[in-house]
Amino acid sequence: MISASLEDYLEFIHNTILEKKEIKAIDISKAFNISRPSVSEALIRLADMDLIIYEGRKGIKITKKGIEQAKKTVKKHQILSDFFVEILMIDKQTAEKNACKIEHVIDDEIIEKMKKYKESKLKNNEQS
Amino acid sequence: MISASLEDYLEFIHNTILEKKEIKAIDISKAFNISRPSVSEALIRLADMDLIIYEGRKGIKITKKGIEQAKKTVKKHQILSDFFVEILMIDKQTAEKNACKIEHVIDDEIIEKMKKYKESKLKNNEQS
DNA sequence: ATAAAAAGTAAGGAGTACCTAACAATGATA
DNA sequence: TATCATTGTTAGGTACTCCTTACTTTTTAT
Repeated sequence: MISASLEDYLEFIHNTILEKKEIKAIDISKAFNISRPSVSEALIRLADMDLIIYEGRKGIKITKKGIEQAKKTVKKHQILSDFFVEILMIDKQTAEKNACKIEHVIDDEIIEKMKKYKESKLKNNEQS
Repeated sequence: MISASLEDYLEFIHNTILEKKEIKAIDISKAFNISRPSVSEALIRLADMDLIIYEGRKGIKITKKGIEQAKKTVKKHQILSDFFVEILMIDKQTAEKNACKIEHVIDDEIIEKMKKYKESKLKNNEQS
């Protein structure tokens, strides 16, 4: 199993590549406020797990497997955050912060139920 | 901050004392499937944090501070599990398993909203 | 072109949470 | 009472995730 930290980094790598086409180790260092050596280490671990291809200064590429993994996390994050905001009326910031932590431990089953619950709730509101 | 593991052990200590009046290190070892030395170590850390009083074979006592802490966790656990079962229709076992993990990372604010949401939902069902 | 800044790596350290093997103390029992 | 099982501790080890300090490599700017 991938750890919460590594999952966070992978998620960030994925999102950043989508947004800006590329990412460097230093970006992760800045985003998470961790030292450059810690990033190096984390990237080596992600590469060991075949989630990224890391060739030092030559750049960071995300593998197919890494994209799958990252997408799963992003989806969980999104559904959690939306559920908190739209159903529980939590403020956006708190919702995001908590989604970031819960996404690493919650089962897919609950995520799916949250999604369906939200969808049916919104449908009901349209009708009224 | 207390770690998820220590919080689990403290929760178990609290629940067991309520149920059976006393608890021994070996009970924790069996309950969580961790070695006796690991339990020793964890109990020393909990004692360092003034959450328990640990005097080896003389027994484990939970402090006032420890009870507060444990109660908070138990409450979070209960509300999460109930919310999953009653609102999201998750099966009891999955609900419990996930509550065990999420209770360590979720903010009080969301727990309170979950509780209120569930209460108002149940009230509405009574009326209909 | 060279000096300085930026980015990355290597080496070594710390804390947490586990482990096993071996030992000590306590308790039960034959 | 002597022995054996149970419980707990000590010592030493692993893996993870972070750190700092001190390098090297690359890029940038003068």
